[in-house]
Amino acid sequence: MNTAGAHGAEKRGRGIDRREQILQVALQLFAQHGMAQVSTRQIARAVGISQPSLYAHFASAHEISAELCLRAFAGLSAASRKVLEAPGTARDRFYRLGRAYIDFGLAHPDMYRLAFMQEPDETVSQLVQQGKDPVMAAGQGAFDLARQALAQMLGRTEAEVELQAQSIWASVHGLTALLIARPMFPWVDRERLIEHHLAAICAPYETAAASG
Amino acid sequence: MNTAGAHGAEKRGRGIDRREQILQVALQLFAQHGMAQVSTRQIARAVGISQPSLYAHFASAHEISAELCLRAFAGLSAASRKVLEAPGTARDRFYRLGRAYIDFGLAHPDMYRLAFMQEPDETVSQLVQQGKDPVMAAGQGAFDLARQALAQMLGRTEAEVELQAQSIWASVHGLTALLIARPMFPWVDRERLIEHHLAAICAPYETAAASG
DNA sequence: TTTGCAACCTATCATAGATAGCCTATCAGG
DNA sequence: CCTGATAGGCTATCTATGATAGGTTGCAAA
Repeated sequence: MNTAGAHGAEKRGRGIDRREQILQVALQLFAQHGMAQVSTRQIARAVGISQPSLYAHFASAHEISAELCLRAFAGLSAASRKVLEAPGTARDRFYRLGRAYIDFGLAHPDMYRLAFMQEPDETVSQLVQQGKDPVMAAGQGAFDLARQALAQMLGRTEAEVELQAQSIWASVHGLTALLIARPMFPWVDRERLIEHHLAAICAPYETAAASG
Repeated sequence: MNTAGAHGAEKRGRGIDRREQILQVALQLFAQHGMAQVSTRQIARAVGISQPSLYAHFASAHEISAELCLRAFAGLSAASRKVLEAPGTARDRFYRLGRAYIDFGLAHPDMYRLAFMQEPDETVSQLVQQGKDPVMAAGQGAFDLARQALAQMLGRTEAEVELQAQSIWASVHGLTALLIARPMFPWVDRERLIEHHLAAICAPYETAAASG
């Protein structure tokens, strides 16, 4: 399973990557009950160690979530790059990028929430300002990819691209966030809504090359 | 100030509307330190009573936030109605409605967060399903107003209106929510961003009457 | 006066994340 | 084969949270 430090010994946790095990267990518990409902004691019990022992592997409860969040967003980045390198018109690639973004948010609601919906003060405080928080880095990275894609598609001045990129990001985020935060709202068919939303966002760029 | 039970006596809190006083104090503390950072003990201390005494006036800590949220959204509804009744083209009224919505969110970030960004499970659970939660009612009410405005502007089939209303709401929410959740992000000039965002949303409807 | 009750109190609970200090199995060096 | 260092773990405990239990006070109406 793990290629790291498996030297054969197993007693007392040696040989198994405890940190990795904790992350896996936490991920499963988060998916099952929702991140906010899972306590460090639950995680520790599921792992089979005491609650304070978690702090030998992580500096804080938040660090566990942050690490998982970072990994999840790495997956989004990989998927995004694949989309951007795939064949198709610039508009289609951009459309699929938006689609991948929304799908990611809906597939990892807790991670998306942590990255873009929670106030940084709740989770970290100094780290954010220092730019050292992995969650922030993950979120920023995801946006940067989208901005690059838009820049390629438009080829306009930097300032204009930044403005439009932020506006488009807001629109895509809006649907993702609302579907996550208000799943019980009487939404129209989700698939139709997403398709319409992305189409509306892409609409101004259907003939972008000609109009600009 | 209050028309309720002010009989003249003041000792032991009689004569002053404690519930109202708690709400005012809580509102100020929320504005000062952020809702998540304010505890029931802080509120009680600021009011001058013990922490358990709060429960004589509110069933839970959430009820305090919910009441304040309800009042804030009542303000949004009033402002929205004013916009809708004001003169101007349908497009302009719709634009100003979006503007009022965003401005409201930025002016009352905690209330907006409570209504649209927090997961209902965190705050209430059964209440939501029963439709009795004032926060949910407030949020729903705000959206309903916008939907009506769009219906007036478009005059299309109900299903189409619902689809477009939800998509537009998502876009407007997206910018509001991101500006609230990530104030430190390197945004372009906020005013320019909001104007551009609303313009982009309204763009398809500039010649709506002709194209439909 | 006496009764009733609303408002308030202190004491306490359960749970959260987090820290302190001790114990022990393993491993490296003599 | 012993010995010391240490990584990993433990129990006990701390502070803070929202919330409950049950007693006390003082006004007001009967």
